[in-house]
Amino acid sequence: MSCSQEYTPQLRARGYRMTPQRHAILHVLCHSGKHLSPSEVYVRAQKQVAGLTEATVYRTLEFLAENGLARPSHVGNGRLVYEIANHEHHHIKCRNCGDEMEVEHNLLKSMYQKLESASGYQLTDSHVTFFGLCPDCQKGE
Amino acid sequence: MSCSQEYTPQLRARGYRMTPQRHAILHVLCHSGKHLSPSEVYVRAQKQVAGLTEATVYRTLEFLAENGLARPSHVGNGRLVYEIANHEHHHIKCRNCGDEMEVEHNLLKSMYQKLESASGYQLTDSHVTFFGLCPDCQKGE
DNA sequence: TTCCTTATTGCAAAAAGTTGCAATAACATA
DNA sequence: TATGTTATTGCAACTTTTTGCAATAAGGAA
Ligand SMILES: [Mn+2]
Ligand SMILES: [Mn+2]
Ligand SMILES: [Zn+2]
Ligand SMILES: [Zn+2]
Repeated sequence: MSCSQEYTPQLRARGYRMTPQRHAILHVLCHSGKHLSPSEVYVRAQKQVAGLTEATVYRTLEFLAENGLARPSHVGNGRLVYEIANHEHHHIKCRNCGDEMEVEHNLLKSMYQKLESASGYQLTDSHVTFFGLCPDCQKGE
Repeated sequence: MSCSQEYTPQLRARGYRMTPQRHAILHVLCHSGKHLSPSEVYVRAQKQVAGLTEATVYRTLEFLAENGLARPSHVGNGRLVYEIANHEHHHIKCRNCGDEMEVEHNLLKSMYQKLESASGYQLTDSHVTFFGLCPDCQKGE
């Protein structure tokens, strides 16, 4: 409740509105430390907002991502998951066992700068998932 | 035809089979320099293999990706696209106008090594899309 | 408080992607 | 070349995600 309240002025400032649906979805994201699929968000948010629709959840998650309040992530199965945007990080995931670890953005910072100067682009997103083999699964290879 | 023929032994060696469907889909990927969506692949491959199913296209693209013959890519709309795996590269895409450019893997190589030593993971995939603002769209900001 | 504008939602239909299963056909073996 | 094994396909049902549109309600202004 409080967690999502702080986002209201951010939305207002951009001409958007705070709604019970957005409150509930932000609340769910805030209080889950991990990536959630749209249907996971739906199930949890539904308990706070009767009549909530899955279509609204999909649209809201996309909306929050566009406005920098949530981060989308491709975790490898082709489906999007989301999390609250509170700290910059990336992920490394094992192709074999699915094990996953976080990587500080700091580690990629110099590469981001190199990319920017080489391309002229100004990079905005920083939530990438890299794939590989974890230490354990390398042994089995 | 010839392009896809060369993949036959690779598949055989792993206990898989070359089929008209896989031929056609590999042919389509080989002769299109760009990322294709499953349905784009379907439309083109269908002309060579009557009766080809969309389900088969989805399964085949995933199969080719798992075996390193094709590269899947998340281009930002949440949908997967594919291309033939012939050279290592990445992409930078503009969040505003959609403009996209290729980036040599070389530019990220040292970062990949840093990631590997920091995490203990052995990175396998190298086909990442970074997002930002292109030079033109930065001016409009 | 009341009114007005329009951003947002729910609904329902459509599109995209996945899956179980029986029939088919690739290809190794003899 | 004929045979047997089983990887692969098509089909159809199902799940997930997207979209158009009319009804609703957030919140600025009076
Ligand atoms: Mn994350
Ligand atoms: Mn590519
Ligand atoms: Zn592993
Ligand atoms: Zn641009």
